[in-house]
Amino acid sequence: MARQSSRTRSSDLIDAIARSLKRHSILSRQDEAALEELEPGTKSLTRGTEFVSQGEQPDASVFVLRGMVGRYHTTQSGNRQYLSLHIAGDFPDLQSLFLQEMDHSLAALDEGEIALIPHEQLKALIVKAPNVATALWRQTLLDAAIFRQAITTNGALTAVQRVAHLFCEQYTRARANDLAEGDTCSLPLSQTQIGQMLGLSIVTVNRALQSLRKSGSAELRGGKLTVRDWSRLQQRASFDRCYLHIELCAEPMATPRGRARTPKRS
Amino acid sequence: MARQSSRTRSSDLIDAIARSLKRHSILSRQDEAALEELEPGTKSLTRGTEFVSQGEQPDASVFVLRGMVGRYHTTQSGNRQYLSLHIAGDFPDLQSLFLQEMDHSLAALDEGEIALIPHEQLKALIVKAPNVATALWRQTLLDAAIFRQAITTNGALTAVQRVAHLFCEQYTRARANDLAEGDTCSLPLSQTQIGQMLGLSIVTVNRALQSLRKSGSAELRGGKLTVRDWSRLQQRASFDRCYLHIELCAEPMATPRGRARTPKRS
DNA sequence: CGGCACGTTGAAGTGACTCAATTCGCGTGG
DNA sequence: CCACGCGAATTGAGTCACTTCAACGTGCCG
Repeated sequence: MARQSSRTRSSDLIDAIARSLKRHSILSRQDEAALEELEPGTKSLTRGTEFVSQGEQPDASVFVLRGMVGRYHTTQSGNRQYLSLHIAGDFPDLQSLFLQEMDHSLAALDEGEIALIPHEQLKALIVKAPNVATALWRQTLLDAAIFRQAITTNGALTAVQRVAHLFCEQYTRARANDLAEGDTCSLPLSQTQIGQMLGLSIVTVNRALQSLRKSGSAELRGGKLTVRDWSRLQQRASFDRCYLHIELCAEPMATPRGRARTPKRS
Repeated sequence: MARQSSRTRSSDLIDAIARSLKRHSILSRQDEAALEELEPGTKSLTRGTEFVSQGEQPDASVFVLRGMVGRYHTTQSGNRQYLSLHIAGDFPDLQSLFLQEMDHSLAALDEGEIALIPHEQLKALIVKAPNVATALWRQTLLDAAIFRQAITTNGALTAVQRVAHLFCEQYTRARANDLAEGDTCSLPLSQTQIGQMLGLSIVTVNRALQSLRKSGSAELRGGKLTVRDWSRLQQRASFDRCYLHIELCAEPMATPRGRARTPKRS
């Protein structure tokens, strides 16, 4: 948990955090000043590293700087069920700020880097900067909306639909976080992991991927997702991005309504 | 949205809200005083009434006083996917405080009554009483933990396990909210609705219920769930209540650690 | 008494699972 | 440079849990 002291490096990091919050919330100059006082540590992760475990009581929350992070339950039979994926700009673990014990684990799905923000600093920040507090709260609500969608996806869609839906969600989120390159974004999951995410066997995942590839909708190769035909993909998935609440969600106390950001599609 | 003016009635209502928050969070005398200033409206609901709809932008949040409330997505094909169930003492809709547009709907599953707390009052309260703010935030995090578990339940369990798990969760939550009577609690769902909750057909639900009934684990009759053999039920469900975080979760700024409440089992 | 919603049952169909073998991609060491 | 090993992807075949379809039973209310 090496604390990062380099002046420039640390302010880059805080910029990244501020930018992330400003995607959905409006921060005042005072809020941004309060953010400056954070002193997050950073940590590099290799693919597969579990850095928060079910049952633990972390004393810091995580912000993803680079790479992809997965949350998962470990079932009594030892199987893994992925719950959500997180990319650079996400806070995958704000819940540990207010719930003592982790009910799931977090691991890097890729080589990456995270920032660790001590809970005491976050709690101080929340008192000092109420707009940051609501922005972080909102962040946890956005996560919850994604969880709810996963319930529906896993409960009501066929195998191909589920895979297509996962692709739509990841690609849309990547674009919203400025991480997509044209029709491509990073998705470093094995077919086994996709299965553990969607409640499918590896064989079924494989056939679903082939179906999407052969129909020219999208393909996954070498950890990169390429969207070949967005509207077809979206259609096969019954994807409706409203649950992602990508538009600016809310204003601070008494401020003119924000312009809705509508990121262009491929 | 009739505002409730009767003095005594209104203070009962605020007591209920305070009691609910104090199940997991510690409130100071000032916090409780701030709560007193809420002026919630109340609303009676008949079975089936949808009172918040997907796409709306509510200006009040809901607190359940009596009865059961269900959240659900309506899929593009018109099907319903239930996401969570809420009982007296729950806040099923805090997310609308910070996310403009509803991505799901809420309906009464039973005859019941709700309180409606205007968002402006909640936002004022949050500024004035920081412990209430974190308590409400924590409440939304508890909801999210239940959503996550639903992903795993629907993704990794068989039909009988899913129904058993639903029973375990509802019974445990009912006990935690002082709503169980011995080995019985209210669960006013039709078999169709259970199917829409767990991603199963009505036929499969029916057979799963029979299996649980015949093995003497639990039975559902006339909207009442009766647990016949808790340890067997729990076992069939692979239920582990840790995700419900029923123990007191956290203290206000610098206060001795709370005693963990461990509700006895049947 | 009739209608209706809900629950129950049987039987046939199917999407996804398991099992098992083969292939591919790629790094490693001889 | 090639043989080898290993994890991941692919393919085929048989099985099973759950679905769909369809009929019938039951309790309640007008």
